[in-house]
Amino acid sequence: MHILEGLNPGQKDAATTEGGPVLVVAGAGSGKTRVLTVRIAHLVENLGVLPERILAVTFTNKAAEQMRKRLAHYIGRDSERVWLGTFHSVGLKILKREGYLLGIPPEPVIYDNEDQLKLIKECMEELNISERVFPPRRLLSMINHAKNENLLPQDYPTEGNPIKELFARLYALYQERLGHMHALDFGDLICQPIRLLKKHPHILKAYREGFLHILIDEYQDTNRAQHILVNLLAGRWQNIFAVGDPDQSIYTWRGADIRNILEFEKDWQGATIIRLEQNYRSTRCILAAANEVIRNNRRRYEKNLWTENNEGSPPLFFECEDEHQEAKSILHWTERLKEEDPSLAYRDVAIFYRTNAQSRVFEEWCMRKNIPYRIVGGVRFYERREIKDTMAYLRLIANPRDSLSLKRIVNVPSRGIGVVTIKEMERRAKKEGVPLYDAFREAVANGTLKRADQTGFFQLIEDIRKNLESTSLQDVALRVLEETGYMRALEEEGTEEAFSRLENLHEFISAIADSGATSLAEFLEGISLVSDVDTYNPDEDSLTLMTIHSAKGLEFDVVFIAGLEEGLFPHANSLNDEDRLEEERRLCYVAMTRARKRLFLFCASRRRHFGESRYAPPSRFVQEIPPHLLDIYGGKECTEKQGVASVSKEPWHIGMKVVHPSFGVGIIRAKEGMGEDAKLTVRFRNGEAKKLVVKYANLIPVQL
DNA sequence: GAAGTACTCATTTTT
DNA sequence: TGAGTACTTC
Repeated sequence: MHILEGLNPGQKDAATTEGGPVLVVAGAGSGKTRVLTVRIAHLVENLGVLPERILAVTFTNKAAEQMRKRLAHYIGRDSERVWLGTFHSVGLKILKREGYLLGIPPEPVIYDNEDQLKLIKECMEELNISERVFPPRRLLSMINHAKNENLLPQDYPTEGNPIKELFARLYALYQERLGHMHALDFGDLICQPIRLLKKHPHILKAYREGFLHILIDEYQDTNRAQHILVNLLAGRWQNIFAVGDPDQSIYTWRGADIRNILEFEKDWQGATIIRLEQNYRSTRCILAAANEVIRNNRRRYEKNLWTENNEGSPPLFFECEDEHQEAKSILHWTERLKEEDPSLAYRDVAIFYRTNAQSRVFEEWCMRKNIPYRIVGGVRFYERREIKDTMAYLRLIANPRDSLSLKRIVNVPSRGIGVVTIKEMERRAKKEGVPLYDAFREAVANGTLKRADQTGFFQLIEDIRKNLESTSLQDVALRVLEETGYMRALEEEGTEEAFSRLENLHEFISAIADSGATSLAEFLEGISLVSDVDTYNPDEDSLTLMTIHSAKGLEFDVVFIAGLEEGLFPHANSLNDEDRLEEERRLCYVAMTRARKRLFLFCASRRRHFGESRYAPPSRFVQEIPPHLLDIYGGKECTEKQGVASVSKEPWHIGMKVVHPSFGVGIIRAKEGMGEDAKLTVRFRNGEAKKLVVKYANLIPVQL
């Protein structure tokens, strides 16, 4: 039973409970990933369950990868046989095996949001829907929402509402066009397997019988469709094991349905509920502060996370003048902490923010101060224009029906095929009922297109396709980039930006080599399911900048949360909606509980928004932390050089360190009055708080 | 057909 | 603020 060694009783219980549905409500840092891994190992090793009869679903590819690694530690090569992945990758795997029953090709293209949006715009044009009246982005989110709810066009309830009817028509056209292009979007990776299983009972039976145990991580962030899929698959054996924390549900905007976890007992009669409430990650102070914040949520499973860890020091709160000072101050503190504790590395420190736009200032200051940093999220590598262009070439080569990709690059670099030509070809394609690519080839064949650069493009694509089997993936990409003149065009541009694009292309080509993929289709599929967090490498020694959403599941010794202002965090769009506000609070809770040793909270009184200055008071979340759990720092002097002048008139601030001749070192906790007459409440090292009048107390400020 | 300019508009979070 | 679009000009 060495597998179970070192687990606490609750964890052991969770890892070994047999027979029927189990819900583990696992607080932040309570070791849920460990429990999940150990449970699988226990099933295989101690109970003799065949690894391929276990399905384990995680939230990111990274988590899946990590789990597989840890699993290998316990059960060796058997770990490779476990069905382990994200919902999307599992869905795709099922579709690749059985999708032919729905007319889905064995190697579909996966469209991301940008592709989806383009397709939607095309459909809108065809249906004469004005982009003014219906913003395409809204329709995109409506389609995604529908799929999150497992509503395909044929099931979409229009309720006689003309707007909904119009949407349903658009949705149907969108879906039809996806089919023509042999493409699937993310939502399809869940919805189509459901459709498949419902339509073909013998397939459903095979999977249900097959999966003896189903384990799901981050259950609080599953959506309705995923919930339906799980219920279908777990229907036979009812061995569903879900792990989650309702307090960390931060994806309801993306369709995550918190009811999935809150109503688990209703869904699965006789479910065992296990709570893991001991936190192994954070200091007592940090945990207490986080608990204080989250307890302000009304809709919640009562739970109290505790720890045996050290008390640590309370979170520090800084109010800065603006976002630049915020960034400088955070970097300054990072350096200070590193000096204090030389074992602390950049990789142990993270800066979290609510919106990606906030990252720019941090990036700027990291560069100026020569601090190594990495930004997770934002404009992802695979979403850069040059990468997407190259991908479009590769996709077209793999799948000539992908008209969207064709249109993306047919004139990149420019080769005299503009909108007019494309429109004409589309007309012909539609008339003949063939893919756009075929219409183009026909035009080349019959001489409608005869300019050398125009025909050359199609000859090149054809030639590469013909030799695909005998060419390495890298060489395919290289040929495309060289022979289309794509790289040359960038070289000729000669700007800094073009240079960086070239660099990215080189990086992309080595990524192809490193991918280990054996076919173009395999490579493309791999890329379309990776997120940025997946490529996050914790060994690299640099400061991590990321949104709180990306930080889920990670932990750092030192965490800075920036931008804690009303209107930014909580975000303005949530201020008038209790449910959304609670989600913001959960987000804050997630952020705070990422910290192991030190937590810093920052806000800026003034912040440039879109070119305009905006003033906002500190976030309500900061105020929800009681004073004894928060060190408030009068922020203006938080960088040594800047700002000193602005505060020199008033030397005493809350949060400031002082020395008293008889009581020693203390921190100012409260202040009444100004200057010499100010009455300060100072908490000293021994824990005692004293009220002192500046004039008589002989206090000495401690320089930072 | 391409390039350049003026204009608008939105910006939460992403598998 | 800057990205993306619509319109104008060559």
